[in-house]
Amino acid sequence: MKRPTIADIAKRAGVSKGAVSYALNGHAGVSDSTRQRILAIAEEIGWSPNTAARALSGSVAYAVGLPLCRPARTLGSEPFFMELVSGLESELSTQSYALTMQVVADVKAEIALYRRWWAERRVDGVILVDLHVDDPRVPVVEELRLPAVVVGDPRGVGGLAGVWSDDAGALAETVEYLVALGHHRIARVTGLPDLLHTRIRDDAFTDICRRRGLVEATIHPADYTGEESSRITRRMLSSRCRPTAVVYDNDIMAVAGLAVAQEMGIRVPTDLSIIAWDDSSLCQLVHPSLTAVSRDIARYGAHAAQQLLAAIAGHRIENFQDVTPRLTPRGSTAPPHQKDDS
Amino acid sequence: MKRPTIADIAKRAGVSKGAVSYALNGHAGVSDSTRQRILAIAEEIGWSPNTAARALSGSVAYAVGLPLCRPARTLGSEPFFMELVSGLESELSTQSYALTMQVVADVKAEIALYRRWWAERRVDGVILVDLHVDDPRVPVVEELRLPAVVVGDPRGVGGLAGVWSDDAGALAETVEYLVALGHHRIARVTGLPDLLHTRIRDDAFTDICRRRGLVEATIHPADYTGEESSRITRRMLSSRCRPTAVVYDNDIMAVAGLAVAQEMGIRVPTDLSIIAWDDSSLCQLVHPSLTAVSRDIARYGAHAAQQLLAAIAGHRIENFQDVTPRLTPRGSTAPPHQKDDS
DNA sequence: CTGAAAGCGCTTACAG
DNA sequence: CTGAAAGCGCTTACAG
Repeated sequence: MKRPTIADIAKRAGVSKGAVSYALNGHAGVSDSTRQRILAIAEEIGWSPNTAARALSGSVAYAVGLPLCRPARTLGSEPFFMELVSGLESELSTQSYALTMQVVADVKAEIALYRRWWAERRVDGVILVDLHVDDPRVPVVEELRLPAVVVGDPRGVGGLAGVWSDDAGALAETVEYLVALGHHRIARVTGLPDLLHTRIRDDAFTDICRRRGLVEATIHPADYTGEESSRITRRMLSSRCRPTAVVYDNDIMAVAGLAVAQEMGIRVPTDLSIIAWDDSSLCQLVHPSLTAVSRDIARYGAHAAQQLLAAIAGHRIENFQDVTPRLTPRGSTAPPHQKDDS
Repeated sequence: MKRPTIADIAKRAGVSKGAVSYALNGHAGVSDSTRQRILAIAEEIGWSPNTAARALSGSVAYAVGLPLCRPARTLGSEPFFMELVSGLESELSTQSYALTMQVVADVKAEIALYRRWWAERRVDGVILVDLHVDDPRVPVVEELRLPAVVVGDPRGVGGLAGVWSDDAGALAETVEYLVALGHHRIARVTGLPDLLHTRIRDDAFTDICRRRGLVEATIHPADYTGEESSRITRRMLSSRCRPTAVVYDNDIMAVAGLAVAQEMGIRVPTDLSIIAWDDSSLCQLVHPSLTAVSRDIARYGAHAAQQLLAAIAGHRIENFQDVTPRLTPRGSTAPPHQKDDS
């Protein structure tokens, strides 16, 4: 039951272990015929590299780390992470890199995790998500000189490289669309306010609303959960001068908002238009189906992995802009029923 | 920038590397005072073990593997995996075990992955999910003598240990509840028919329906997606003698079914009762909120991790039955509006 | 182009 | 209770 090692191959082939290593790794130093013979033997006896030995001598872990800084329930209901993971994985597996995930309680624990991973040589690089404004993780990762890619906007990534998309542009397009439909009273229900991308979308929203003269536009900070969205939507729709369109920062909140509207007898889209950010299959399951800002998260993941592998290989990497999220109109948006009197 | 090793500690403490190793691992072989001194020095110079070195000499990888055998979109929309991952992680991290995930295309690829992981000594054990009837993965993992825990029913786990819950009992309870409400025409829309737990729930459904004399009960094979559920539900609700209650095998399908009913002008719960299996936050977001069969998936994960760590430590492990999923009645179930004429 | 050897940082029998 | 040494399976200068 003992696994074959390069020593076994060397013995069989009648060469040194070094030669086997060179042959197996495609390095110069062995003749073509020897290389072929070695490869054939390795294949035949079912050899595969012992990762630990490789890691110990080559100081490469062949693994990449992704900390998960959210509670179990949120992780489960947010399609984001799993789609990101699939995308990361699709690239990493082509190079036999493993993806190591670990749940952490907060940013402090996440920082400790980076230090530990680095100290243990557990990972060759890391993926950072959910960047905060002035995120303390960035300087730590830089200081450790740990190869890293941020899935997020270049603003705030410091010296690290970000894989990002133009959220601001997508949000502007969304508001323009609502304006074109005739909406003036537009509300935005946000994700966690501390997150950098929330800030960026807030700014974009404020900016476009000012440019279009939408003086009644409002921003409502929330936290991605359906509960909070329900609460906020209920209050919003109960107000004297309720919005005719709401843009939610994820699909869960949009679905919750839709449910509140239905519960209050407010017709969607006749009385209220709803738009979701992130277009999981959920958006097409509810009735009416939700107009959504779509993006290919798995693809972000794939790009992030490519960048990270390049960084690990010693290349300098730059920010990478992925395609801009695009608006996918469905049944939840329409011109407002009553003319705005603003 | 070089990381401290046990050799550094040994030099500082004036002892051998062996002594340091014993002290650090809590083994006998060093005096208490020496141990304290060594621990203090390790702490002071910020030592942490090099995982690769540990793995190479101790032949322990300090990692556990979880293959993901579903496409990206499904992974994203199914809360199951992420909740399972959080649960696994919560236990693994207490023992500094990492969780390694890899996406695979099919069962064949998954089997190859087990062989590779084992050959590379990448993981010390694995978690199997989504067991099929006569699952070919089981004999392979057994043959490799790879410590493993199946998240699933003991039937079909062969010599492996399963962490499971009484799905059959939960399903029977669900049907009994519907019968008590006065339903006779009950339909079940299933997950993938090849999965073992689908089969088990099917059998339980058939059994309880026969015992209760529900001759018009029907089973409709589906695949967990909203699309398929919509199609099936639409056909079902268009039939002459449509069911008055439908039990779906996950929450996504239940939400899709609800949307179809609404689109067809069929009132829920007045004209149709709907029950979801698995109770993610989704069930409380839609209107009406969905009656659901709830279970704590993160907890399954935690238990599975505990079992697996025990197996890795060399203990014999047995099947572990977790709490039975429980019915959580909400707004989507009620007595049928019209008396059944059956 | 090839071989012999040192070394990566640990663990663990084996002597004292 | 403690120390010196071998070994885990690779990679990589360094000589030939």
